[in-house]
This record gives sequence, C-alpha cells and structure tokens, in this order.
Amino acid sequence: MSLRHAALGLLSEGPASGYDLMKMFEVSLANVWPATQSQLYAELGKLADAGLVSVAAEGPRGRKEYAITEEGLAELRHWITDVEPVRTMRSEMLLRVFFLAQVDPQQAKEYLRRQSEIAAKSLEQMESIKDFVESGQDNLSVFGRLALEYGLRVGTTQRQWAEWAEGQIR
Amino acid sequence: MSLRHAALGLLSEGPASGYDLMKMFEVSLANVWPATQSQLYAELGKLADAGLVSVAAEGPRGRKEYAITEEGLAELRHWITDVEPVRTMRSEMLLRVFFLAQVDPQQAKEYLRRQSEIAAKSLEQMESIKDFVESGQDNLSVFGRLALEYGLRVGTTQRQWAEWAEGQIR
DNA sequence: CTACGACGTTCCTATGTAGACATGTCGAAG
DNA sequence: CTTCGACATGTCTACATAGGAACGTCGTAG
Repeated sequence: MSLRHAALGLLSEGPASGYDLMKMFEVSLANVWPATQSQLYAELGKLADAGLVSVAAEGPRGRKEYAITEEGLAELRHWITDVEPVRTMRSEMLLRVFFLAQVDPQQAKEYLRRQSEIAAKSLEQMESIKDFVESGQDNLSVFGRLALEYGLRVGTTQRQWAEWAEGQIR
Repeated sequence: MSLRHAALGLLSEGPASGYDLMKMFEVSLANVWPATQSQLYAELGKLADAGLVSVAAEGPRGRKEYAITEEGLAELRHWITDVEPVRTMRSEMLLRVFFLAQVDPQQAKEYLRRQSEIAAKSLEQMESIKDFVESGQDNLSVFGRLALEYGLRVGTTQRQWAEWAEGQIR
C-alpha cells in the first residue's frame, strides 16, 4: 500500500507523467521501496480514480501529466505523521544464517565473508551516489541524503557484523 | 520463495508437524522472514509433492509429521551456499523520510524522534530475547544468536541515525 | 463426565509484487 | 525519407503475502 504514497510523495514535488516518475523513482525511492513500471502506472490510475491526483495535462504520445490534489496532499501528510510505519524486516541473508549448521564450518565462514564483501561493495556504491547527490538542494535530495546516510551506517554495521560473525564460527 | 527454505531449515533439525513448525517459527524465523500459518501449511504440502519432505508419521487429530528427505537436505545446502541472497530492502520508515519536507519541521523532528524510540523499544525486546535464548545449545539457538546480534547492532545504528537525523532538520 | 484450552489442518479472499509483453508516437540523425 | 532510440502507456499472468474463517480432536482439570 506504500507505493501509493511513494507516488503521491513524488508528485508533491511537482506534476509529472508516469514515465517521469519512473525515472525519478529509479534513482531514489527504488532503494527503499522497489516497484515496477506496471505497478506505478496502475497505481496512478487508481490514485486518479480516488481523486488524490488529477490529470493536469495531456501531451504527445498519450502522455498524461499528473498533479497531486489537495486531498492527495492531505493524505500524504496524514500518512507521514499519523500512520504507524509497518516494520516488516525480511532478510534472506539472515534466514540463511539460522541454518548455517547444515553446511560445514568452512562454508559457513565463506558465506559470512561473502556477506561482508557484499556490504562493502554496496557501501562503495552508496558513496558514489553520495558524491552525485551532494549538490542537489531540492527536497528529495535533501531528505534523500538522510536516507542515504542511513544506508551508509547500516551497511557499515552489517559489514562489521559479518566479520564478527565469521569469527564466531568454530 | 524463501518460506520454502525456512521450512526445510526447520525440518533439518528434526521431524515436526505444521503446528510444531509454526511455533518454532514464531519465536525465531518470524523475525527475519514473517509468514502466516496458512502459508506454512501450503508450503509443506508443496514440499511434500516435490519430494523434499515426506510425511514420516500421522498422529492424532490428523497430525502429519514431516521429515526432510535427502533431496530436501541437498536443496537446503545448495540454497545456502550457491544461491545469491536476493536483497530487496523495503522500508516504509525510510520512504517517509524522503517526503518529510511535506510536513513542518517540528513534525519531521517528531517523526524521527519517534523512530528512535521505536528502535530503542525494539532493542529492549531483543535484549530480553537474548537473555532467554542465551542457554540454548541447539543449532537454531546458536546461529539464531548471530542473527539476534545483527538485530541488536542494526537497531543501535538505527537509533543513533534517527537522533542524528533529527538534529539535521532545520 | 463435561467443558475447555491446546492441538491441528484446510480453505478462502483480497491485495501486493515481479516481470514480461504489446502497442504505439515523437524527434533527430543520417 | 527512413530508421532508430527515447518516450509513453497499458495489459496479462504467476506467484507471494496477509489475514481470517471453518472445522474438528485430544487431554485434562474440575
């Protein structure tokens, strides 16, 4: 149900088409809430039906520019401040950890080392994104940097944990 | 597709009924891979069809005791060592952060403070679980403690991040 | 001996997610 | 004037997830 609010949130920065939104999406929100193009278009349709967004203009190639409505903005604010975030942590990586006794210690260690490497790689990638968005002064960039910092910190924690855990084996 | 392996993993510790598994599940794996009872039962059926588990015994009340087969064990090991974990990070909490510009700074700060409190509370809860499982020497407990340590570390990071982020507003 | 809590499975519906596919238009480069 | 990449929307299927309802049985405390 959050894709709905992701779309509203992007539109709160200004009118855009589904195509535009998808591009914005890929470089920002997709990291915290993945979604496909088909989901996004479908959601925009429902949002329009519900009156939370309106079709502000139609352009070439059937382009529909959506704009958030007052109701949409109200819904977005309400969601941010009044609705408890559902926190369902889902991690295949951790799930495997529970079963590491089923492979031999050497393989278990390898698994954890691999996770540490993956975390390191993802940190690198986030660092480069950081350099890239450092300059943006729009709302999404400013607050996106907070989210990025979260990723950086959690990634570091994860890397350290994986190294520690590897040492725990045997 | 991971619930399948969660079930296999639990059965790798010994035969059990769906009901048994569900209880084990709730106190361990549910924290890293939530699932409902209906999902679990359905999965056990499919697993049996696929020959990865077998019905080892039938008990009172239609109880079916499932046991992992050689094929199942092989599949579990293969999954742990050879299959790249899919890492789809999904966080409503972070999604909201992107849109914090839409509420006033005071509310944004409150939101972040709230997240810090939630992290603190979840840390407390994990600490009490920690005391509880400290003694277990079975595989699930031993490796579960690694997963728990992950939760503890990430929770701490999250709390600190939220406090930092709150300070960044305005 | 009966009521009740724990045991135990199965079915159902709604919604979300993943990913591919179909369809077509516009603008610019050659 | 053709072709091609970017633009742009929409449909379809399969599977996963969420949550609840229905149904019945066993063991035991009173």
